[in-house]
Amino acid sequence: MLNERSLTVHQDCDQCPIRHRAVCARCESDELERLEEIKYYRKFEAGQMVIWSGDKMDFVGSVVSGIASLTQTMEDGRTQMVGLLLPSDFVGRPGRLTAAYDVIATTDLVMCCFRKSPFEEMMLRTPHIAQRLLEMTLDELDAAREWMLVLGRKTAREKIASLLAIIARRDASLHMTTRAQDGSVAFELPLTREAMADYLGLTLETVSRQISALKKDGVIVLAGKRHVTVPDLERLMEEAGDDTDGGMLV
Amino acid sequence: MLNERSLTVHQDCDQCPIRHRAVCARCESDELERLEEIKYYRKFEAGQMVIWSGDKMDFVGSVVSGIASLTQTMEDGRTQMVGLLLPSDFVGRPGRLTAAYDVIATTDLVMCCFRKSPFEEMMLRTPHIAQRLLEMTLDELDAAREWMLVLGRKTAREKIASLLAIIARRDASLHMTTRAQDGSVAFELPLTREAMADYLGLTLETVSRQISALKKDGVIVLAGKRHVTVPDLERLMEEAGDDTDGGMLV
DNA sequence: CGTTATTTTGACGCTATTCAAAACCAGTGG
DNA sequence: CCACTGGTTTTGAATAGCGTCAAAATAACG
Repeated sequence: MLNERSLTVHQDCDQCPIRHRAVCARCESDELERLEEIKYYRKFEAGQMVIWSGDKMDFVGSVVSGIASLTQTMEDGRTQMVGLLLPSDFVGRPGRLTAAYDVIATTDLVMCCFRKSPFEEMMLRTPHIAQRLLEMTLDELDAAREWMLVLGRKTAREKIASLLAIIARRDASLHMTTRAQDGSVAFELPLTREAMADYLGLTLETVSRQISALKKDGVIVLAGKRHVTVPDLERLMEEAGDDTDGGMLV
Repeated sequence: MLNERSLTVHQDCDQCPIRHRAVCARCESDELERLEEIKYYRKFEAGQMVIWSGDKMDFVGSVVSGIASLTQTMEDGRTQMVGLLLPSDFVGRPGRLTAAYDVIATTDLVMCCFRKSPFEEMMLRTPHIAQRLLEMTLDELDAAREWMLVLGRKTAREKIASLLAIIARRDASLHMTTRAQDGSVAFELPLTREAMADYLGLTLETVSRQISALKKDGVIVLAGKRHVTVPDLERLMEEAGDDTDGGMLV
């Protein structure tokens, strides 16, 4: 089901926005050249399915721009988001035939794809790729485990605060975003209430209620439904139940 | 705080019970020899702390026998287990200075340790180690994500059933365990009710109640508090809310 | 046999879910 | 410009499920 918009022209790795963070981050120029031979871009519109759980995976790749989600679904329809894929994040698992999760484009999405078997071959010959992938996978594992604490032990209010804090932090690190001199942070919510609920293990009604509560209590300020301003990030982190006095992850 | 029992004699890798599954699984004999130079064994008693979150990590290693748990704790004492470390599982994260989680010996535990910086050095020169570690980390990531569904979306009863199913499956794969001809499976629970609660994001009272309920409904049979018999594994999987018709993870 | 840890059971309360309806919003076409 | 549509979000009321507190029962241990 490729429409015209799902294919894009070849683009140079040098000017790639995720050049220094993606799986190719450690590659030398000659290694990049070989990667360029097997890479191609694909575009997806918001809501589109990128990969179906159980399907054969014929490519792996990196998120270039936009957001995708990894979700798991039970027979009766309950769904849990198990990962949020941001620019530079890697999709797919070398060494496995079929996809374990649904991958859905949450926003409009551009991916840099590699056909799977050439990529796997190249990984064997190119330690720089395997090393970087290991590093990224370890980071993802940490993120997944951090999220297990959120899912297992936090209240609905803390869950919402945790999600907002994560988005705020990431947004701040990515593009030196709207961070006013008074220390307030502002960002656009990339997720619907339902997507937030699926990420947090809540219902969308509870998400809505808790956002309203945080707003009433002045922890956040809303402009429209999606634009969030956090006057005091420390306050938000406290609400999230996180160690406010500096994380120890060095 | 090393007591005498925490150190053990050097032992040959050839006869190691986790030789084919641990981080060293792909090593050639010459690579093993170099590993043997930097390895040493440590024993821990049930309940002992192996690593404290935030502490400097000066070693990494593999679980040889016994069970350890990775847990995260909030300031107010709420705790969530984020990983169950079984024989052959890897502990520690190359490339990071301090530990992100508490590691606790759930049962008596033997670990095969490597001093961290020699191991990191060796990883750079030995693709076989890095490759295997990547593979193991990807598996752990999958396990963590599977667990996110359990924590986020399953009921207390389903959570208990899921845990029992996991232990049963693993026990069956490890040592061709007590699997009677009628298809029933039996195993020893390696966790206290409290540890189960910490893993499942429940209270120990709820764990106890749900185990009683599963017992009353004939899904499991208890001999003592810890010895579990599962007459019908399919039935247990249904109770866990899992796809009973064969998982698609190939 | 007493002491302590672990587990079970009960009664009650609270949080989050469920079901339902209304408000809001963006887009489309008359 | 307005009415109509479908999707998203908010709000309300009632309920269920799990947590909390308390106490008893059981097992482990010296």
